[in-house]
Amino acid sequence: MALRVTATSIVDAIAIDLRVRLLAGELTPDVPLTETEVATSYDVARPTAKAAIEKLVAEGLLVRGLHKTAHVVRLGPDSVRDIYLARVYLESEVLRRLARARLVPEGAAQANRDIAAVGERSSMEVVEPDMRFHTSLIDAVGNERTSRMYRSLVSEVRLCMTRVQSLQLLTTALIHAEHQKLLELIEAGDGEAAAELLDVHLGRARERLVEAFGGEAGPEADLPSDLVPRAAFVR
Amino acid sequence: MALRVTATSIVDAIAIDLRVRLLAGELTPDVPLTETEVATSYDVARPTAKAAIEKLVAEGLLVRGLHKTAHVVRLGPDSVRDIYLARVYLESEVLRRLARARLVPEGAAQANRDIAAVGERSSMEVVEPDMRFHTSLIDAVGNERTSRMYRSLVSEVRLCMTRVQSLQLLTTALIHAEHQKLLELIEAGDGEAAAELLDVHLGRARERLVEAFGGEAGPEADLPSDLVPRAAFVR
DNA sequence: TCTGGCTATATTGTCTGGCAAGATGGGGGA
DNA sequence: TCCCCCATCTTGCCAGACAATATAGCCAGA
Repeated sequence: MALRVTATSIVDAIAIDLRVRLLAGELTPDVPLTETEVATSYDVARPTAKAAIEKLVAEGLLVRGLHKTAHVVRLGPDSVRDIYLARVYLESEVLRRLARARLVPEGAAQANRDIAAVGERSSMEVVEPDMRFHTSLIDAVGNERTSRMYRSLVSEVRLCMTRVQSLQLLTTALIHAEHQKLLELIEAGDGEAAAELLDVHLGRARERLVEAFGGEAGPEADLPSDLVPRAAFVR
Repeated sequence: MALRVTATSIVDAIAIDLRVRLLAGELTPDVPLTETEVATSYDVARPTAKAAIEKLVAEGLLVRGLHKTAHVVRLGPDSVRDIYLARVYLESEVLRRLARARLVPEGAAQANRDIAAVGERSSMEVVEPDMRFHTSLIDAVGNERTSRMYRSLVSEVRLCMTRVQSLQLLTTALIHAEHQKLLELIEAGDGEAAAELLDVHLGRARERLVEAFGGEAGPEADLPSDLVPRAAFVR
């Protein structure tokens, strides 16, 4: 196995830093992010700043049109639903596969222990181990592209979170308990039940978040009618 | 609903053209794709060509390291498996949801009729309606991000196909019959059976393709052991 | 008051030219 | 034979510039 190191260009470095600041909530959709502004603040030439911005545009974290100034993507209630449903689509099938192999990822178990350790004191500190729990499950199937796709969704979720800093979404205890139940169902080989529980688990978080974004609350997850017939016969 | 039009910059236009030529098999991993070469052939400045190349790198169709010349991504047997498994993960869950809603997308039915119309005369002509069948299923759930992710996978599949032009992968009749069965299972609301059939359907195509890429044939799809335990406990 | 068009400014798209740094391959010296 | 150095190619990044476009503000006219 060859040792792997990575060299990062200036463009990459700026893109990374912008991404961090973006996910930390330091950059908001309201403030325009001009090329010259980025260029001067990092003391680089404009084309360099431009390239960094376009990297983030390609990732979907920034948006911009032709001749328009880039800004952080503005996520609405519909986007939040879209993101969370995409998560469920990916993750529930992964749960079925893990259950079929009765494969409980150690990383996920550890992440859930970390969630318990956080306790109820901070609702935002639980985000990191929570995300780690879910990505551990995804990574456990060892599919590179699936992991990549999920990670991109996680980025968007974290972007949503920056907008609801203070909001108490769910109690830590509930999160921990449901995660534990998920792991147990995997170990028992009951993928169907695991998928259903995930639907409830993420569905509740989704609707809570949608509400926080000013959207009208959809069906609570107990009846899983996420398919809108309207979208059925379109190409 | 605002009317939507799109303006394309020169960079985008070049990226689009390169993508078409790439998926048509005109560009191969063997020939290096230098910036100046692209610049001169399209009669644009080097930065413009560079930007177009980096767009395709971001899409995963081209690869390049720092200070290295870009070239078409070289897909090996492992990549083929990775791509097809990712497809299955996404699509089988979509099938379950469609079955739950007993929602048979008209686009998919039409695509399968087109497959039947092609007949056995050309094994490559069936690729387009085949892809259309699967993307119609995905699009039917109306999830923007899921559709985007699947489309990216389809691009890679088509990239694989350029390397096995002459190979007879599967008979058109078999493809058509299994697609038909999938639609029937959706209509019957049997998502579990639909997911299993998809596993077999794509699994067979996958192993046939892996073989064509010089990989050793994995387990034929009748026993779905796609999870390698080795990848289980990694983070 | 409102509408329409004009203008000024800000910003981006693209080009030219250039230099430095890294990668690559070949030839000369040990 | 092996290793090191160098020429060459290619990319990373820069400076400066001009054109095209979006945006806002202003002014004149209805």
